[in-house]
Amino acid sequence: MATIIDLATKAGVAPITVSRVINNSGYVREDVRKRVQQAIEELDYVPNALARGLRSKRTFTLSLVLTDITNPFFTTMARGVEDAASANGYMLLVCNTDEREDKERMYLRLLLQKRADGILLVPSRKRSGNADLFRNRHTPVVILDRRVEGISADVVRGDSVQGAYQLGVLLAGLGHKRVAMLTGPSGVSSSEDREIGFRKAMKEAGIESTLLVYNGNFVQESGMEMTNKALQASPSPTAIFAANNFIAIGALKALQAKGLRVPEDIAMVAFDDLPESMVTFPFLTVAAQPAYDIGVQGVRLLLERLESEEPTSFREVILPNELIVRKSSGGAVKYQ
Amino acid sequence: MATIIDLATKAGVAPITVSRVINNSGYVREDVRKRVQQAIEELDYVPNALARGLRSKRTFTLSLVLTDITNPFFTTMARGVEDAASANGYMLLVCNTDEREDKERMYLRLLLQKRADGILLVPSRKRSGNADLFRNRHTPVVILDRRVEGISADVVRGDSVQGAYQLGVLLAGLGHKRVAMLTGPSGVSSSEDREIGFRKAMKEAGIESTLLVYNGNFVQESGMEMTNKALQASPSPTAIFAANNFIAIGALKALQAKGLRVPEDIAMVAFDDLPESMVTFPFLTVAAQPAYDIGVQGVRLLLERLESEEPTSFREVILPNELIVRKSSGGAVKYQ
DNA sequence: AGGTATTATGATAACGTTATCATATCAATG
DNA sequence: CATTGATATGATAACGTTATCATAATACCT
Repeated sequence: MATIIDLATKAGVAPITVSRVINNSGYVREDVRKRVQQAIEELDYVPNALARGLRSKRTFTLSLVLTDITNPFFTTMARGVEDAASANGYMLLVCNTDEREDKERMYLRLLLQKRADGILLVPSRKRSGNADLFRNRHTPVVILDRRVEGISADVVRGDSVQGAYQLGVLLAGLGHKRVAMLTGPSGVSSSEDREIGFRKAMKEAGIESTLLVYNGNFVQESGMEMTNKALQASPSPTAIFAANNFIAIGALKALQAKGLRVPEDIAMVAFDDLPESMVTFPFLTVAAQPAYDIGVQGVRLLLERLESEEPTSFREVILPNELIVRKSSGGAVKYQ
Repeated sequence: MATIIDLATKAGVAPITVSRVINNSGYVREDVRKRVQQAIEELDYVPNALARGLRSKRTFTLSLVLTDITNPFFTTMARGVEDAASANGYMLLVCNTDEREDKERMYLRLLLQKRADGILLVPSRKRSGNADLFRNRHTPVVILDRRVEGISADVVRGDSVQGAYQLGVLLAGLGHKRVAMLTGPSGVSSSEDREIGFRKAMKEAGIESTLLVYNGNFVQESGMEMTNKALQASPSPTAIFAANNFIAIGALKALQAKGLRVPEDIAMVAFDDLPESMVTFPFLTVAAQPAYDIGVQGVRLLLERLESEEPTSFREVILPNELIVRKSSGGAVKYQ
């Protein structure tokens, strides 16, 4: 493969002059630039980003570490990250941790090796056991979607407390007295924040004492299990709050299996919307997070930190959710 | 940041010996290995993958160029790619082309610069205008999901002809005589193959003459538009074949807007299934592609090519689809 | 004309690692 | 004991680029 030296020979200049043409930096006379550019064409030259990165200490690569790209929320977020990165000339490395701290650690190590200019991380745990990896290193990190302890970084996330609170207020306003809350994993901030927000709404409505709480995970099976448990309670709940999209879908499946209709027999609200393009008949009342925008803002913060040499203080961007009321929350509860 | 030379100094050996310890290559005495490893720990050493790649000509990075990661089919495929890559010690660069050849070209150029060891490509067009990028270069390419002309590469894809054919046979067997086919973009092999397969089934059933064909794109809006046009035909079709998941969802929405029920008023079959975890009530009769496996097999072929030095002949892996019959295709047609 | 700033180009070294070749030690073999 | 093969370590150069410093040529000013 042709190198900058081949070009230099061909164009009759020094390698550094070729470098100037490629990078559009420094002074180059017009006719020299033409000659070099012609050499580039003729030799079908492709710059070696490894050598560039090694010398210049910039790789123009960002990396995204998330739990699972097949979760539509993260898919959309990832697309936002990729678009924003690409628009600024950066490429994107993507890694799935499956909420496992060991996988997260493995990936973060590799990313440090690759000298990615920055890392966008959806941390697997609130108390990260991997915070040490970033100490004494200058790779900036932006935390997405969740809070985390111990890592000095900018944060971009949706307002889980507020979103869950709104859903709780909605249910209370409809007259529900016995509500079941299906949570995600403890130790994950988004899950805990949703619990906090929803609980607050229940408390304000004076129905916290009858709140049924089930702890699970952000997956469908967990949603089914928690729902089946909730239905065994007596008296059984008249409404369900699911802490994310997968739990919600699991819950709906469990309800259907039992022959229960939503919202006629039991109402339902959930966190996370599904993309419009993926759903035939939008049905769930949800707190929709601005997934795409979380990704875009994350890249913005990261690049700003990369540009400015002086260490600016860390920022926390909390984006509001959108309450979308659809069929699943039903009308006012008539019987009690 | 500590380098291999710092480690060497600390451990009292030559840099190359440190390299041997890190790469677990060559001979190193046990006590020396220990000393080096201790130095690694103490200095919190992270190898520089740029320098490694520059010298060794291997980056342990693969790249995935697809049209849009927010399409669940590609999301699943991407996950398959990432898992397989990761299992073999490779990281993954991901790029979205939005079916645009110019974006595709821009990304492929960048990937060549980054010296990714291999590229997995979902080509935007059947006749690729970017084939020239790979000539005289040794970066191996695997084409996923589609056929493409001009690029010498392994191919992994689902059997679009067969899948569409099966769906056509199904509809014909149910007694439909007037069927509408909503296709994807012309010039994209998966779309064209589906048209071929479906047409074949129509022909064999002797109902090709009444087949209504609408050409569109793999997006929801296109599905809605084509459906609205199809409904204006007289007599109107009794069944619809949608060439992908987004078209299908658009079609369902258009039908719903017109107050038509599926399958009672009109039957429907489609290509691509939606992940079980994302759908509350699976309803569409589909030809489901093994998306995850397409990704895994793609990486397998790519790595095999990387391992073997001799140029082996290119392979085409065509994975079968699964016909999943659900409600939307309805029972036998009673009226005509 | 002399001095200063701007434009233009290059020489050299360095980024951090590993490929290649060379050499030294040691144990085993007949 | 000389020979061989395995074990162990290192010196040197190279991968392809750019940071840094130096120098030359030209334009601009008084």
